[in-house]
Amino acid sequence: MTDAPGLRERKKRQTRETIVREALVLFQERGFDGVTVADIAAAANIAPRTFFAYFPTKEDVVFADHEESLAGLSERLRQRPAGQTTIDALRDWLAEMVESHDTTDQVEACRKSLMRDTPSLATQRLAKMSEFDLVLREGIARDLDDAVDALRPRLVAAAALAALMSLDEVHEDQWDSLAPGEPIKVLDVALTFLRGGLDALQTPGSM
Amino acid sequence: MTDAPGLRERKKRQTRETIVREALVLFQERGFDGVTVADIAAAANIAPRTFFAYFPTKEDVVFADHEESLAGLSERLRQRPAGQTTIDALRDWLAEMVESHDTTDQVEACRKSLMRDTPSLATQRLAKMSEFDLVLREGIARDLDDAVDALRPRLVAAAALAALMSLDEVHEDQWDSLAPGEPIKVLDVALTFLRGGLDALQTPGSM
DNA sequence: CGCATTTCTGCGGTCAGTGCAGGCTTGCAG
DNA sequence: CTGCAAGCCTGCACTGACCGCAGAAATGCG
Repeated sequence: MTDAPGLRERKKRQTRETIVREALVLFQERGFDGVTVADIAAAANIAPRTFFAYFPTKEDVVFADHEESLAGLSERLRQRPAGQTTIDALRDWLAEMVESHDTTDQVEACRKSLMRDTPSLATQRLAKMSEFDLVLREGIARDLDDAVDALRPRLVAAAALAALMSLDEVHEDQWDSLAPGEPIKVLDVALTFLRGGLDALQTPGSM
Repeated sequence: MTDAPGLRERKKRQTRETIVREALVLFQERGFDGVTVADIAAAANIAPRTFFAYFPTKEDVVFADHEESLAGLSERLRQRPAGQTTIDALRDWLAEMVESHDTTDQVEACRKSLMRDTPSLATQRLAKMSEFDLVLREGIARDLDDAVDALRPRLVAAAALAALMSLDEVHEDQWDSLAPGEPIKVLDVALTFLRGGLDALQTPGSM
């Protein structure tokens, strides 16, 4: 697929990673607002102006992996087996995410602590999440044979996303003590909720 | 209750309203990004510096009524009749909102059009909505006798909020052609969904 | 090696947002 | 109606994010 990365692209990717790494270190030391773009640039050995060739805003550094993550889910939804629901595909995807949750762990924890005391980051997170919402809604709408703007896809996607965010907000301390399959159970509870809700909608008469 | 507003407060409220009015006019003319705080200040006959005594950010002008609106819902939830659910209280509150939906109509339409082509405003909206989410979750958690962080309140609040936002995003054209009780029906569908979902959770064994 | 393409960098500029200090208005007490 | 205290408005100076542009530098390729 991505054969022969080429020197140029390799360097670019490396620079990007350096920016993220150095930035997160600085953020943890002095807080998000205590670090300027100039500081990050200095730490990553690039010109301040160059920073903006890699990230549109300072906030985006914190969510550097979001685009890739979203693309991954999107791909997964597009290429899902014939009989599989969007929600089921989401479940599989999440399971994989949880599996490979070792190296990201530090970054994840850092992200969380930053969001706790930096409102603009919490807001940014919501914006990123809403992109997941859209992707999910599109899939769900197809599943239910509804319009993307319709109420049912909105309800289902919102609840699914709430489960995702719930997982995201589990306190770090708790993470380690969770059983291997535990995180998925959260989604499964949400799944049950969704199915129950949809059933109720298809069976009118309960008020 | 609020007897004797006092000259000072009256003036302040008036200034605030002037800022909002003039700002929205300018935004519609030249777009959100085409208007500077200095422009707004000039139009409202205040010093640029003074603008920030009224609104923390330029974005907040667009959501000037949010705080009041949130406080209204919050109050409503706190003072709801003994047997009433949080969701039911939300329903009542929404019904009232829809009733008095005449003067706000223009502002609402303006807000929507601005959010359509200004990403930062759409993001800001999400942030504001998340405050509603929190208030709802708190109420729902009490209803269900769950923790605020628990999954069920999250699921229910998220779905309720999705219904709210769905209402919010109905195209303007459609608004006028809606039957009087129509908007509430959206919430009622969501309500049915919620109840179905909760029932499913309380009756384990499906899936 | 030499050329085309892409990337990096510095410069200058715009604008949001903030702390501070001084001037003006309002509320209130005498 | 007068003076004083509290709160509001304003200008100033400043920080820092972000952008357009044009030239320098690196890279890919023939």
